[in-house]
Amino acid sequence: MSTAGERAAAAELFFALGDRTRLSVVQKLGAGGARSATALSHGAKVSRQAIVKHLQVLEGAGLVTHERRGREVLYALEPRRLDDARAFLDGVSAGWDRALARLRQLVEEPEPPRR
Amino acid sequence: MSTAGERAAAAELFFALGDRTRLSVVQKLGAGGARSATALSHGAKVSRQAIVKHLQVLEGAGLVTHERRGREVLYALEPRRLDDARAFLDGVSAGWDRALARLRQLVEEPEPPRR
DNA sequence: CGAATCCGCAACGCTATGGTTGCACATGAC
DNA sequence: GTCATGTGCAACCATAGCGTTGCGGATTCG
Repeated sequence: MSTAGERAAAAELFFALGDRTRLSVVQKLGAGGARSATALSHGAKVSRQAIVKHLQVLEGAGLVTHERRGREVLYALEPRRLDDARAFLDGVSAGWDRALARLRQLVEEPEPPRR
Repeated sequence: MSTAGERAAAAELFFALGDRTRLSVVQKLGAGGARSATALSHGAKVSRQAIVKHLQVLEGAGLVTHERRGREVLYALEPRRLDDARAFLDGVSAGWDRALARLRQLVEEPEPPRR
């Protein structure tokens, strides 16, 4: 089977990415390196606590790790999980391409081998 | 700016993918070509109506299109949107790589140009 | 025609999600 | 020591998400 809890993991991944605020956080972390929750909340339209919750969701999905640094906590992107997401999409696309190829075969072969 | 409503679109995309049932539908459509809602609901653990709602979400995100075919409605995958999702992930990864490169630069250059 | 499918709409319930606020606890700066 | 900053915990609220059921309207098949 190509999919059991594997799909659940992917769903969690995409779910974590499926929110404007969280996507914004991911982009900031991707572009600027590790930062604290309060730092991330400065540009944002929501409170620090909201950002913290989002960071926890992202960490739950494995997209982010945290590290205590003195009195502040730095969050950093985990780019390998992004690769996982891409791999999943690649899988679906590949399946689609194969399906198309099969269709084309059927069309371009007017006389399938009889008996 | 690299991101305004562009991020919102990406969020909608990922949101649509961020659900087990919907991911399952996407995989089925990807692997087997176009199918009707009822056909899709046969293997699933939820009702046909649930599947229909999910298909509407997927269509709202541009991941799926529908076409009336006699008395049934066929849903098909729109793989270009998958590419969009991948492009977004690529962008974040690229930013991260640049950030790492900058860090390395700073480390490997013990004496930054004084004055 | 009648029967069997398949779709579309609407009402409803439950839970999770995203967000807020308030306050107590560490830790670093002065 | 004192003050400022940053974090952590908890309660709470509103709404959107996911799922169900029930029923009426098309459309194909016999």
